[in-house]
Formats: sequence, structure tokens, C-alpha cells
Amino acid sequence: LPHPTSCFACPLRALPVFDSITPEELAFIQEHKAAEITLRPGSPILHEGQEAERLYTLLFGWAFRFKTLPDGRRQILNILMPGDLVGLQAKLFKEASHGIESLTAVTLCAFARKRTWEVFRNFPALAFDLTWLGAREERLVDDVLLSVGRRSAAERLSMLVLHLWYRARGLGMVQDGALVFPLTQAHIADTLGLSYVHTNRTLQELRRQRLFDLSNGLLAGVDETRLRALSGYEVVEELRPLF
Amino acid sequence: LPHPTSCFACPLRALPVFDSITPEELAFIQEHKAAEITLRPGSPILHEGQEAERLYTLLFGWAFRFKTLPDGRRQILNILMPGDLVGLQAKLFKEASHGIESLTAVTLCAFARKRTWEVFRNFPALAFDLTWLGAREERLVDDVLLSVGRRSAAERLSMLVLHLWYRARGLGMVQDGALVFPLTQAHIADTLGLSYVHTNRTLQELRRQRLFDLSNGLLAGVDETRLRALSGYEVVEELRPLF
DNA sequence: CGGAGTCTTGAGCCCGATCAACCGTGGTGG
DNA sequence: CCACCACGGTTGATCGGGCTCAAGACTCCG
Repeated sequence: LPHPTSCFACPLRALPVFDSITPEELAFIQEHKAAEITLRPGSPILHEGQEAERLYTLLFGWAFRFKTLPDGRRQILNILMPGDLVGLQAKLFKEASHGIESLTAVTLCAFARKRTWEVFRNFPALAFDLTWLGAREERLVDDVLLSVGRRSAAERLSMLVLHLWYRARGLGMVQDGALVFPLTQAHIADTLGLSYVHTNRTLQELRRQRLFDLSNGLLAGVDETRLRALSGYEVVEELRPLF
Repeated sequence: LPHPTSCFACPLRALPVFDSITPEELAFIQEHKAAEITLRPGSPILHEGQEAERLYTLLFGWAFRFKTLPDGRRQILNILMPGDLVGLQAKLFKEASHGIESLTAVTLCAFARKRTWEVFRNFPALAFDLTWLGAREERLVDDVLLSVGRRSAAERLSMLVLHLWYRARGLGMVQDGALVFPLTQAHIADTLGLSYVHTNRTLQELRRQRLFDLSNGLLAGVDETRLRALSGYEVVEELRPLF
């Protein structure tokens, strides 16, 4: 651990979602932060079927949750960005029913093992946060499922681009109207339930219509208005209710 | 409230999932059980976009969670059966991003409004249950998403039938090898992301192969072995970890 | 310079969508 | 009692969005 980030100086604290954390809670978190782990792009963070590991928070970078079938078909369930929990399901159940893999270089905050119950007993506000983050992730999966089940390829793609664009902007990752975009077209295909080839063609079509510009791992020129119209995107409230 | 079910006599308590509830917790639940609500089949329980309502538990009957697009396309997210939470997302966020509708006649246990926080503060074990039930539902949605994104129509249908069969059996709803099955083919189509017509044809094909018999709202003759082989169904652990 | 990973393009086909009837059953009201 | 209708299921015909197979191009890197 060369220079572990202090929870007190955690860059994520600036986000509105983490507004209501008290100093005591922060001290608890700091005390139980067991390690800070950095991984290269494309590293497995959690294997499908792996038994309960630590609970992590994604501090930096992108990752994704996925499931695979025996013959190799893969479905990406959702994209993880800084502030997201990693491994809640694996903690709550005997084993993870999904895998997690990093897209970029990634930094994780690892919390001490077997402390989950202690959180519920001693820090109800943090326990509430766990529940809330879990429910938020479920809502994301709900949205993806609606897309994959009922939207056309162009609609799905618009949706995804817009969704990631808004999330990244909320995290301050958009600079000069551009975003470093680490998903390959294979990732996009597996997220949207499309084939690789068809994803490519749809992408080109949207690019041709100047709805956005995605090339060389950079997303820019996002025409939010037209993308919203095409995809039927709805802005969702991210605010946590006050107690 | 003619004859509200006492929580102490709740039929759901026999389920392994609810093993570890203590008498104090039970008393708390009983105290905050505000009402017992019964609805006819096809009743809306929660509207899309509706603001925070009560938190319910499904005591009896089937329901489903869904999202719709402005033009009417609908995606069913998951099927609710006795013991499932209803409206956790609506409680945690300002408004529900999905609707809920009953499939059969349904009985709901309603808990007092604005007590959610009290649960976290005073009954950590119950708070843990909320989190756990939420995570369990997310896992269900994950599974549906994998099906809709990456499985063929026949695989999806086998999966769904087998999944509902196992869940219902675990709840003691299978009698004499048969199950009252309240989903119409339209519901099945919206669950699997298929068209109405194609669902019908796929259903007939599986029926012809004697994989199961589904007619007149009754599911029977379920050939578990062959359905498992066809769909790649994996049995999942439902046990809650002990503290 | 070769190889791996990513992206692109073409051709052909098929799974599943769409459109359009039609059937059977149960409820409802004149 | 019957005409009517709503609803769920069934069937046929046709279409097309997206899949598959196959090859080639570009980039980065050792």
C-alpha cells in the first residue's frame, strides 16, 4: 500500500450522493478499509461462481458486471463507475452469480471481511447506503432489460451512449466535451444483446447521422437533444431521501 | 380489516428464508403492520412514476413488475410471488421507475409509512433482510436479462417455465404435479422480450415435444431433466448467510 | 516483420416480427 | 334464450431486422 487514499480525502465525497455522511461514519469506514487494490485493464475482479469475497467500492476507473453461458455467449448486466459497490451480491449470497471485470485500470477500496453484519448493527446509516446502492444498481439493470427486450438496435445504442455520457458527466469525467470511452464494440454488443457485426453497422449509422462521434476510444459531439428524442431517455432522480 | 393475518401466524414463516427471525423482530413487524390489502386480478399495485408509497410484502398471489415505453411496448422485469417485497425501489427513490400489477387475486401486507428508517436504526436484522431481498430480486433480473439478451426463444421459454416451476414448488404451490399458472401468453411474451405470436408458436413446439403441458391456466407434466438440458438452467442457493 | 486485437465490409439467410383472420369460451344485457 | 362482445389462444402469409460466415483493413506492439 504505497499511498492509500484516506477516506477523509476521498474524491467521491464531493458527489451529492455522499452528502449526508457523518464524521463518525467516515471514521468507521476509514477504520475498516482493509486495502486499496489497483488492477490493470481487463482484469477479473470477481469470477462467476466465486464464493464470498470482500466488499469493494470502485474508487477509480470503469468495470462491468456480466454473466456467461456455457457456450461462451455473454451478457453484460451493467457498467460500473466510481462510487459503485462491487461484490454486494457475492457477500449476501454464498457465491456470485455474475462475474466482474475491469475495463480500464481500476482502483478498489477493499473493506474488511465479515464486517457486513457489524455495519448493520452499528451504523444504520451506512447499512441504508448499502441497500440504497443495491437498489440503484437494480434500477440500472431494469433499464437495460427494457432496452434489450423491447427497443430496436438504434434505440438501444442511443440509450447506452446517452446513459454513460450522463453518468460520466455527473462524475466529472467529461472534459472539453469529450469522454474517454473504454468499451470496445464487443462490449457494447454484449451490453445490448446484439451481435458484434450489427453493433458496428448501427454505430456507423448513428455516427453518419452525427448523433455522436465515437472513435479511438473517445466519445464526443454528443447531440443530447436528438439522442433523447430517438431513445426516449428519461432523466432519473439520483437523490437519496433524507431520513 | 375483517380478519387480518397475524404475523405470528404468517404462513410464510414456514419458509427456510424466514428461519432466523427473532420474537422481538416479529413483534416489531406485527406492530407496524398497518393494513392488509386484497386486490382482484389485474389490479395496478404501483404505477410507473408514482411517488413513494408504502412498503408491502406479498402475502398471497402472483404479481409482476414491468416498465413500458410511451408507444405501449412493455417489458416485464420479474414475477412476484409470496414472500417478495413490493415497492422497495419506490420507497428508496422519490418515485418508482416501474409499475406493479397483480396477476391473481392478491393479498398484501402494508407497513406503516415512513418507518423504513426506524427499521434500520432499531432492527438491523430486519434491515439486513430488506437488503437481502433487494439483492435477491436483482439477481432474478440479472437472470432474465441474460435470457432476453442471449438465449433463443425456446431456451428462454424453457428457462421461464422451469424457473417459475421451481419457485412455486418451493412455496408449496405445486399440488399433484400441477400448478395454477396465471400468466397469459401476452405476459410470457412481455417477460421474454418476444412477440405475442412467436411466443405462441414456440409454446406449441415445446408442448409438442412434451417438455411440459401448459393449458387452461394449468402447468403440469414438467420434464425437469430435459428442460434443464435445453435451457442450461442452474440451481441457485437461496439460503441466507448467518450473521 | 509478424501477430493479436479491434474495426470494417459484403453476402446470404433465418429467427422472430408484423399483419390479418379466425376460433372458442365465458360473461352480459336486451 | 340468444346476440353480442371481450379476451385469450391459434393459424397463415409475408417481411425484415439482425445473425452468421467470411474476409480484409488498421493499429499497436514486441
